[in-house]
This record gives sequence, structure tokens and C-alpha cells, in this order.
Amino acid sequence: MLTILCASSVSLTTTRLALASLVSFSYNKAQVMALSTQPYKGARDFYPDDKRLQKYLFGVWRTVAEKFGYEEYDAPILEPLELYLAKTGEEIVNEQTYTFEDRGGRHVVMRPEMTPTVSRMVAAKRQELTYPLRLYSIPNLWRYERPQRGRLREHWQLNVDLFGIAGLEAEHEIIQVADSVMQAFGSRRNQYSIRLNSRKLVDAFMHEHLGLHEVQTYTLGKLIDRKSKIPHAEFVAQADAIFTPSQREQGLTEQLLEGLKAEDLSELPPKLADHESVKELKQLMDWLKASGISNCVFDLTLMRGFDYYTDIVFEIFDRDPENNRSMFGGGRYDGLIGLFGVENLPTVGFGMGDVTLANFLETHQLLPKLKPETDIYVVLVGDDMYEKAQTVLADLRQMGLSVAVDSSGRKAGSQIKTAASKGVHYALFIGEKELESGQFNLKDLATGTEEQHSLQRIVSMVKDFRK
RNA sequence: GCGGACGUAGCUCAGUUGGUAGAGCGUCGGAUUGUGGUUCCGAAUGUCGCGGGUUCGAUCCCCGUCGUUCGCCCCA
Repeated sequence: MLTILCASSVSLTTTRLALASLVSFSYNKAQVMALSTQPYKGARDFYPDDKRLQKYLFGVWRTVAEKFGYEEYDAPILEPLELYLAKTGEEIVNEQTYTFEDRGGRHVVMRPEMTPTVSRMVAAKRQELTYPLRLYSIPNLWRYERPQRGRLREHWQLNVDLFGIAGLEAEHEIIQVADSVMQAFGSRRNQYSIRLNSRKLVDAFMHEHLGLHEVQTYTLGKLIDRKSKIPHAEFVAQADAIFTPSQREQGLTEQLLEGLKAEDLSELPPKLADHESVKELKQLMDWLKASGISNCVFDLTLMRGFDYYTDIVFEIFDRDPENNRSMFGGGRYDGLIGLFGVENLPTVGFGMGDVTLANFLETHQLLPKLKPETDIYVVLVGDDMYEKAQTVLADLRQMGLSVAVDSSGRKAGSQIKTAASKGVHYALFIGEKELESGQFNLKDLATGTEEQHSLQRIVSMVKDFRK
């Protein structure tokens, strides 16, 4: 096919010529050095075992989301650049996205997150959608950066968003969904914690309590976000750098450190204790506790990177010392829909990545052993059995089983070995004997036991096992 | 974008103070041709990541490059 393109390119348009020369370049090069078999940097190939795990993760995600009444949606992976410029954070868009210009001169981005997309979709049908609106999706997302543990260039993310509820009921439900996902994967509440904070509270702390200006608030917010990752002395030095000399003289650094020490709502500085957001956080934690979610903690240093969060934010943390990290989170973003020129809409949501989740499950040994979808591996015994076995194969499939046949012509032992190494549970033998008698040997490959039955009996046995 | 480590058979890795390489596992075949996962015998497979330099000679030394990985930046 490559050669055909090259040969026929002579009389084509310039565009086609350029394409053809590109193709011929790689074609010639391929003769010198072998093509790489590696997937694109930071992206993954999914062989059946990997895909099976992914299907399991997605399946649990779907089940939980739908259990709370969320409906699945989807959207194109490409979005216009402008969608991200307003609220995502400039650095993320400029340096960490896949951006290109299409043939019509449009600036296109491979979506790095789903929130702007779902906001766009909801804004587009702002008037005709029914609220409360519950939406979820499992999009693949791309970010341009150096891959490291838990962070690849392409990943999939469960996105759950609740639109149209201004009260804490929304936070309560969304965090319940997040918690239910963790429970559904078999994790216990002592393995993770749910950290809560409020952007409004942090703003009040910095504005009203410390008396900072707008720019200082923003910079300090980013610094607080990093607090747990940098040495204490460095945090102090950088905080000092944000404050003016007179602010430092007033002892703002000390007040900051004192305030951030609060590990519970009751430990907040008196001036903040009566703030509206404190009452909200308290109310929310009470509701969550009443729902059996006992692993919630308040954390004033919890910021989350996005600028679009407006109020309560939360994160799920892995408590394992080996993997002590933030896994995923979300919060309230009431101002995003309004960017599309329609009336604002209160929204709470979260996003949960497949890579960090898989790391968590692996760390806590929560990954199930997944079996292939094939119910029966058929071992052909004797000569010319392939053709003679077809009727039986068709019957089994007709009766609802997934049946793979070993058409290699190898001896029975090798065929069984193949079946076992593929992880299929049953082997079924088909030879002259079986075709004459209508009784087939069904071998349980896990136990090694073997029984003779009619096809109907075999089908019901296998179906019973499958349940 | 920055720094460290690594890159030898399908996989995990050893090795050569520079003379073109091995082990285990796996794969394939066999142990009187209808029964695996524990045995025994046998076999195949490497441009020692790629390019360049030094050298009589490089998988080993030097430079570059690509890739993997850990961390930083940043964080969805």
C-alpha cells in the first residue's frame, strides 16, 4: 500500500505530494531500521489482560455512577483552544496540552480534562435540560508532560457532575459517589481519607484574617497548595517573599503558620470560627458521617490546582505510607457555565483517573484475578476433526456460550496447555467417540476433574459456573 | 522544561579490567501418536537501543540521540 501511494503521487496535487513524500520517507527508512513497536510516549497499548482490567475498572465506575442516577454522555476528544483559556490556568494550556492548528487554521486542543467540555454541553442546552442534572463520562484525556509514576500522557478518567443544586446536598451526594466508588473496589475506610476544604474559607483567611491583596491571595494560594511538599523553612521563606515588609512586621507570617496548623474546624482562629463556610463544612461533615463516611478530615491547606473552583473542594488521599498521595478530587464550580453566555448554574463534580486508581488497588492488593470471556476451549482429538466439529461449535454458541476452538492440529496435551495458559476454565474434547455418542468430556482445568455429559447439560453447567 | 539511574535472547537479569555473549523463566519439539499445570531429553532466538568517535579490534571507553524509569517544575 505504501508503494502504491509513492508510485501514484507524481500526478497529484501538492498536498497529496507532500503526504506521499512523507510516506515514502518512512517507507525507505523502514528498510534500513526496523519500525519501533513501542506505543507513543506516555500512552499505553492494551493487550487483552490490560484491556480486561480496564473493562473491570470502567464497569465498576459505570455501576456506581448509575446507582446514583447519573447518565452517561460523551464528546469529541478535540476542542477549540479558547475553551481552556478562560479558567483552566494559563500554564496548563500553554505548556501541558497537545495543541495544533488544523487545515482550516483553527487552534485545536486534545482535551486535557472534561470539565470545560461538559460545561459547554450543559450551557448549550441550558434551557431545555432538566435539573437536577446528573451526568457522568469516562473520557480519555491527554496532557503533554514527562510521564512519571501515576501520571501518563493519556489516561482515562471517571467524571461525575451534578448540576443545578446550590445547597450542600450536592457536595454530600458527590462525595458519597466518590466514596462508593472506593467501596465498590473493595477498599476499606482506613485505607483512604477524604480531605475537605473551602475556597471561600481560604479566601476569608487570606483576605479578612491576614488582610492580603488580590494578587497576594492568588500567589499564596498556590504556595499553600505546595506546603506539604516543600521543607518548612522554604515555605516560610516563600511566604515572607509574598508579604510586604510592613506585613512581615505585623507578624503575618506567624499568623499564617498559626492558622494553617488547624487540623480541625474547632482549631481555626476565633475570627474565622463564625464564618459561613465553617458552618457549611461542619454541616457537610455531619451529613457524611451520618451516611457512614467516617474518614473525613478538614485540611485548610487543600487547594486543588484549578482556578474554577468556587467553594468546597475535596480530595481522596491514599493513607498507605508507601503510596501516600492525593488520588483524586473535585469540588464546586458555580461560575463555569456562565462563561458561555448563559445564566450560571451551581455545579459540583469530581474526576478520578484510571492510572492512580490502578496504583491504589495494586498497593492495597485489591485487584481481582480476571478471567477471559471465553467459556470453553475446544480440544480437537484425532484427524480431520476441525470440519466435523463445526456443528457442535455452532450449537454451543447458539446456546449462548463463548467457545474458542484449537485449530492448530497439535496433540491434545498441547491444546490443553494452551487452554490453561489462557486462563479458560473449561476444556471440551471433541473426537469421533463424542460425535458418535453425543456425550462429551468436559474438563475443569482448575481442578483437573473431567465429566461426560450431553451438550445441553454442559451448557447449563458452564452457565451456572459463569454466574 | 530541569536532574539522576537504566537500556544485553519474548521476560528477569549476569558478563566481558576492550578480543563480537550466558543463566533462569517462557516458547517450540519429543518421552508407543485422546489429556496440561510438578519430571526428563532436545531445539530455536540476540545487528549487547540507535548514530558517530577513539582503537588493529567496542557490547564494554568517549560524545550525541532515542527510549524506559525515579524525582523536580506543575498538577487534571
